[in-house]
Amino acid sequence: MARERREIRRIESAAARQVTFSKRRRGLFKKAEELAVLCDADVALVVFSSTGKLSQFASSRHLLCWSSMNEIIDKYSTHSKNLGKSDQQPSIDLNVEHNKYNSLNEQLAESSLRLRHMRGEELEGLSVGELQQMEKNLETGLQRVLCTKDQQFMQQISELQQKGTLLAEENSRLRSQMPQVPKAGKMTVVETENVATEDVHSSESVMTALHSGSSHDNDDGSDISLKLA
Amino acid sequence: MARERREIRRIESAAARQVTFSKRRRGLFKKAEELAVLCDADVALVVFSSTGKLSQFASSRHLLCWSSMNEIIDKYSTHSKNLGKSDQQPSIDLNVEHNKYNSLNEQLAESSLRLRHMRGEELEGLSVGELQQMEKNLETGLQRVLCTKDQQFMQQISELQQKGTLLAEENSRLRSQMPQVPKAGKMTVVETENVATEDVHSSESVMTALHSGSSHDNDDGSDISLKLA
DNA sequence: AGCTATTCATAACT
DNA sequence: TAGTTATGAATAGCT
Repeated sequence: MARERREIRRIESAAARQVTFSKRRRGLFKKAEELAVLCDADVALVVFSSTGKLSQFASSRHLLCWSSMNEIIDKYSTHSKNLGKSDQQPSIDLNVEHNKYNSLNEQLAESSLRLRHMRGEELEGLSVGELQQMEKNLETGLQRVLCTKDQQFMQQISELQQKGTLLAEENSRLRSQMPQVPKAGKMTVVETENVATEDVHSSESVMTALHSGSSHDNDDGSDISLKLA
Repeated sequence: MARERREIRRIESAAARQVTFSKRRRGLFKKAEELAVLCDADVALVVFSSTGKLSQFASSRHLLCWSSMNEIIDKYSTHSKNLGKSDQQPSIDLNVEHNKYNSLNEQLAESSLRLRHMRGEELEGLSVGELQQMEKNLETGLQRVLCTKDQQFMQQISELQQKGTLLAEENSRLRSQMPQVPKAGKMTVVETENVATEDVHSSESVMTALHSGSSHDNDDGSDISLKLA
């Protein structure tokens, strides 16, 4: 709806999310009120921001929002109850809980079925259209997973490069303080510096180079490591 | 917001009100969902039309709307209570139910989180190892879905070919009983027979050929069709 | 229900 | 945080 279309996905930046939240919440409330007025409808709207802050709207015949809100919620509760059972009332609250419980069971069953479908199980009953949708979802998911994995790899490599640079500097300093170090020591320093400055083509090369170029892996207080299991 | 601006006042015509209600309600729900997704907010929306019909929306980490709705309303009630009244005393039975409910809720939360992960969402906190596992699962799932889809395609094609053969035979029989049929009829038979015997390269060609080769689509009792939507 | 001419909401900018 | 604007969406009045 603006300079560019925005995909409807969680906004990662907290700041941008907050800005969008304010703007869209205002728009949503406006639309809710317009619907209520134009169509003479009862509308109740409750919004909790991601930071837990509450906003609410209720179409009000009354003067106070919360009064209408409670009224509409009561109406909603009554409506929900009437759908499930006959008008006994041993404990209305218990019935509500029971409905919730059964519904949760159904949701859990559905959710795990979907998961199994995503894992390629129990596909027999699905239509071609459903299969095509699944294919699309799986491809999207796979792409996103690959993308995230690459980012993490690159971040870890970057951290390792930084660590390598620090170690190389420390190594250099130590060597300058110990004039009796034999000539073989120079090779390791050169290798380490290469890793820290040249472009990286595979994580294995970084790990190998770092490992051979440093004897301080465990005593420098750093907790950076590659866990690939 | 269209051909002409409409003043925000109650629409007098019941018919027009109903139409506008349907259109705007859809828009409002869409906006509500977008706000929930984009800004990671909890949104609950209850609408009663002027005829008393209920519609509802609740942003759902879960799969069914009304559970989230109750959850958000509970949250709202709690929020309200903290401002005004002291806590009511729930019965012990309610507490027992509540525990079950919470347990199921946790399972459901976990299940739907996994589902979102499979869809490539909320991957930020995952380790490289977890991402690699997901990648493997997604690739496996995708392969299985593709395999199942191909099987279904082939089955449908096979059924269509069988049907085509039967229709060609019937066509042949009918033609032999009607010596006055002009020569143009021969083409359709030839086309149909080709479909039934040669390798198939696209489903469209099958459908087109069958359709042009048969005038019995609706009176042979078969319910085979390609649904690709 | 579907179709446009319009108005409205808002994403990316300051 | 608030204001501006180019652009995508929603929708009022029709059919």
